[in-house]
Amino acid sequence: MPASRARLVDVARLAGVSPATVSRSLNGNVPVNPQIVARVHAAAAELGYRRNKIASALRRNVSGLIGVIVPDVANPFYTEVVRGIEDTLRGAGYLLVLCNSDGNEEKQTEYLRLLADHQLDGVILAPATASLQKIEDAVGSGLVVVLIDRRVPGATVDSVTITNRDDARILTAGLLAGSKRIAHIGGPSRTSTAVDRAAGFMDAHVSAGIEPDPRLVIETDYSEQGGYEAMKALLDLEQPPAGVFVGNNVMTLGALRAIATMEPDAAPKIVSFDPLPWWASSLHPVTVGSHPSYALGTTAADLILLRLAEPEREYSEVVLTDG
Amino acid sequence: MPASRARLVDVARLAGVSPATVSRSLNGNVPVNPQIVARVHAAAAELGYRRNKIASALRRNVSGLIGVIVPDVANPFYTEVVRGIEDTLRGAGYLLVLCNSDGNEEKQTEYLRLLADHQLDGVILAPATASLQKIEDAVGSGLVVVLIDRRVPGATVDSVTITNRDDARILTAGLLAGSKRIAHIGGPSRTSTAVDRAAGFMDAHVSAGIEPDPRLVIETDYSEQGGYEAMKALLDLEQPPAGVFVGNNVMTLGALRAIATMEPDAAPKIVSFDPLPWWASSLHPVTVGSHPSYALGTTAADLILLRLAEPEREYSEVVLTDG
DNA sequence: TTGAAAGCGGTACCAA
DNA sequence: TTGGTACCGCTTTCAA
Repeated sequence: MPASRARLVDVARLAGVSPATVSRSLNGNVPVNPQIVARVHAAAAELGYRRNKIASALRRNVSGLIGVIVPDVANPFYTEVVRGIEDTLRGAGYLLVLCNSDGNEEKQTEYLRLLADHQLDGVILAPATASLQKIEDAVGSGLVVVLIDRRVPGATVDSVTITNRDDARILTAGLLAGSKRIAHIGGPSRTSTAVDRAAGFMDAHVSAGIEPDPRLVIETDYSEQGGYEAMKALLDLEQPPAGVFVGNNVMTLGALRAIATMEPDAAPKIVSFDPLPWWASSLHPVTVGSHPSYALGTTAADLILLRLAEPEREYSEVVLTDG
Repeated sequence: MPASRARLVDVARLAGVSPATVSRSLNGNVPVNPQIVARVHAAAAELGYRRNKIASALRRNVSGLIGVIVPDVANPFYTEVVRGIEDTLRGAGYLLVLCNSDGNEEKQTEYLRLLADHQLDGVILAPATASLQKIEDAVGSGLVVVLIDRRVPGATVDSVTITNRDDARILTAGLLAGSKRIAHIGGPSRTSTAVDRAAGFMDAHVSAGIEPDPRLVIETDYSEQGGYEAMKALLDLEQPPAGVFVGNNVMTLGALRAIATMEPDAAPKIVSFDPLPWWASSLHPVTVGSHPSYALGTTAADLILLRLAEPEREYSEVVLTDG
């Protein structure tokens, strides 16, 4: 095959048909004589023809590109989100354009403009701020927008978020199904996430008709050391818990360290809220029930693909519970 | 400003000049009467005009898009690389298209094709295999290729790698400065990285005039469990090492688990090759040899921008030492 | 079902 | 310096 440049007309010439027919044969959306289709495909193969998507994009006004703007892809939460998006988009033949905003609205705005200039089909945005105006500008510039992680009140766009309280409840309920003595290692109560997750922990107990043992509920900070010490304290109880719902990933690593030398069967089951990093712990498998970051990505990607396929559909606000 | 669609001709009409003049005024690469330039800019601003980069790309054959193919962006090493690339490209006005190959050559090939179809200007590739053919196909399809992390012998492209052997030597030398009993937990010898790092470990001993104790050199796989067991074995020696050079980040996490319950002062010092994730271990501080992943990204991005600006320049093989 | 031809929105050559 | 216009490569009417 020649180095690079076979165009549609070259295929047409070789196949002895018009460019229009080649286009139709290759796209397969319009009836074409099967024999001609075969001839066109043969010619295309012979020339190593590949469609120029830029030309196609200009004509059809569909670029096949979807942008993703997150604060920082180096934050493992967003890393997972991005990975989920990428996997889904790849399956649909779309390419992902990655942008880091650093939580900076200027950068975000700049990127939204640039993405629109490139005629991206859409953008999955973890908004830097709750500014409705920015979202509307983006939509006005022709981008299909799907919001993730945070919702922006009033925006008429699709969104995917996560339920802290409900997820915590479900995770806890999973542990309660195995034992009544379930503990919670939670983050600082000045954060809404910690409060919501602790509330979910309580909800599960109420639903199950179980009175939680206050000694099993430990508030600490969102640190590795905090998780470690909390777990140690739980293990030192005369009656240690059978399972522990740990409020975030960092604390989970500390909790894992605390049980590292225990027999896996003897150690409490651990359920972690946030996703653990890719390498995960092997000795004590952790149920990473929730905070479905990967699923957040795949769901957002699914939503944007749906809307591109059907622009007039109802806007949906998906709230993910567990992964 | 109108919702979205102002085109070049609209600006031309409003400014009372030809489309060609508008293009020239906006691009500023050809002399244009300053008064006209001002009028054009005013008209463009009034209409909220933004250049359609797809149309521009078709005509100029420059897309403003650069691809990045890594095995997995969720691996913190590549996460950092990608972040470095993105920061650099953004400064140059380029957009980054992110692709995960999962170390799978099929996926890599598929992506390379897709990127060429989209007329990307170039691709920064962490090759899944050392196949020269694949690289040449990519170059043949019009992509400017910059290799990272691994080199592919014989490929006439720019590349950025890291000094495995030298870095390992330096890291080990740091430990040897404190004690003569230094161990190495290395990866499988079928990988070039493991071989190079083990060689660097030896180099440091030779330089220091120290005969390494063979029992202190353990080959395992690049896994958490492997690192854990190797460290356990080292601790069980009648004379455990004072320091350990661990060959990658995953094994380091296993090694950390093995010493988790030890007093920090009693445990061997650990030096890790790859970067550890953001939350890192707190009890046993790890010296992380500065495997400059972020710099790897920025350097690769710089190289590709240089080549796009000057296609005929000499090919460079950059080898980064530390960050 | 197939072909001719008019764009999509800029860019750049050629002439003035 | 500026304008007219062909053209980048593909898609999609419109006619045949």
